[in-house]
Amino acid sequence: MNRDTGKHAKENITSKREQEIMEAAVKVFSKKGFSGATTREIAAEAGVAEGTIFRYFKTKKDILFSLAGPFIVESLANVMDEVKGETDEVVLKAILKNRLNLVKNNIDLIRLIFTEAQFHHEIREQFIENVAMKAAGMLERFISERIWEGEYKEIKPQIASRALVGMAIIFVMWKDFLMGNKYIQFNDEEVIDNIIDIFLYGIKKNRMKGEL
Amino acid sequence: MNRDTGKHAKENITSKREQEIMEAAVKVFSKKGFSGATTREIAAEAGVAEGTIFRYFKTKKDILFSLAGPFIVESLANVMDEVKGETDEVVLKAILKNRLNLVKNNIDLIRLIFTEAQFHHEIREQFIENVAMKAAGMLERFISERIWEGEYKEIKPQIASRALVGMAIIFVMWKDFLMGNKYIQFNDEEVIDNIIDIFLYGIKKNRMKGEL
DNA sequence: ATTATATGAGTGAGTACTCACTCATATAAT
DNA sequence: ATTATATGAGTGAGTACTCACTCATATAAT
Repeated sequence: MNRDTGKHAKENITSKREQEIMEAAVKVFSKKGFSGATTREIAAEAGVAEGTIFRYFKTKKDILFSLAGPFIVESLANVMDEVKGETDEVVLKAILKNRLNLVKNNIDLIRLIFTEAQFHHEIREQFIENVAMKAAGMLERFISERIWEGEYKEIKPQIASRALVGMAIIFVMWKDFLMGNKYIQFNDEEVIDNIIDIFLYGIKKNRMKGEL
Repeated sequence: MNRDTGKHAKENITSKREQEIMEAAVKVFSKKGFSGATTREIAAEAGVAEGTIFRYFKTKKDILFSLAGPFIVESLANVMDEVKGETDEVVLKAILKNRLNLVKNNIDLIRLIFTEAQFHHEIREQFIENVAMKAAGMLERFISERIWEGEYKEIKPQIASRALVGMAIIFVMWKDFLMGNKYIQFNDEEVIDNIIDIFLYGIKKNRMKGEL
């Protein structure tokens, strides 16, 4: 993800202080939710006085929006280049692995945005346009091509891509949900391999695997 | 789901008033989140005085817990009976359809519980034990059997079942997320059919479908 | 049948406390 | 010396929760 925080597209430079406050805010909002968090806590976490927060952000809500606003999906271009010419299996695995890492590295912020998207339509709309639609589009195009080439079944690419994303997401959610819990965890590599296997050899017309 | 609300296993009868307050609470909590909701709003929504709430619930938190506590997954036994002897395809579709309806009918409460599970470990633990584990176990057993019989690939049943659930969940989340949005919706029937198709003919060793 | 007494669900004004935001003052940077 | 930045005590609107009181209904007394 590419974090970059000029409040309203203007002054795009974020000072060190501003960054510190934003990082503290992610922590506190994640832990208590936006409404449950207090500006006093955020200030303490950031190591500044409460008043300082309001020098950088007009309102508490503005802090939240500054976090959610510039949440842009990092390009997959590099990854895609690296696996150019490889089998679908390799390509899809590379994509999933890359996205999963992205999610892992930003899990708090992502969870926060998802949660608060329920209550703030600005965040919801931002997220749908900047993240969901773009990310979905990428996979959709990949799948559309293979359908066109007659390699995949005639399924709606939107449904297929979402199914794949769904399989991946649930493992993140599950893991995150169980944090510090006694229940079983899985090895990421194994999970990705299995997901791709289920996905591909269900959608591929010419099977070359799992034929017994 | 089976809602049944005696606070602590004792007096299991909930008066009409209590029910009214609880229903109002689901609405207000759903819309504003637990912290963002006020007891005044809940009272207004329920059509009672603020004081009345505290005659039935000791604290605001107790209202939330009374909602999340008795959230028990309705048995699938009936559905399973109806499709006894049918193909996997039919059985799995019946299960998914049934669960999907359950979710649809309780979407507000479910979203609420998911959200607040982040902030209240009591809810999180309750949910994991009463819902997640039981629901997952059911599918896992189904899949384990087929693996044992040599009908499915040697995949960890926990991974397989979660993958299936993931595919289903994302469509609910997506739909819920986009509520009143311009983007495309899908037909439930079609989605379920596609999900099962992807799942089954990816996991089944003896293919009989999609062979071109 | 009529009247007196008791009950307890329901009320809403009041209380103690919280929290986002302000502003006069101090400190640091130029 | 002037300007920019930071501070944190202070403010007032709001909030969870309390409690003295009401009043419709049930029960007992006549």
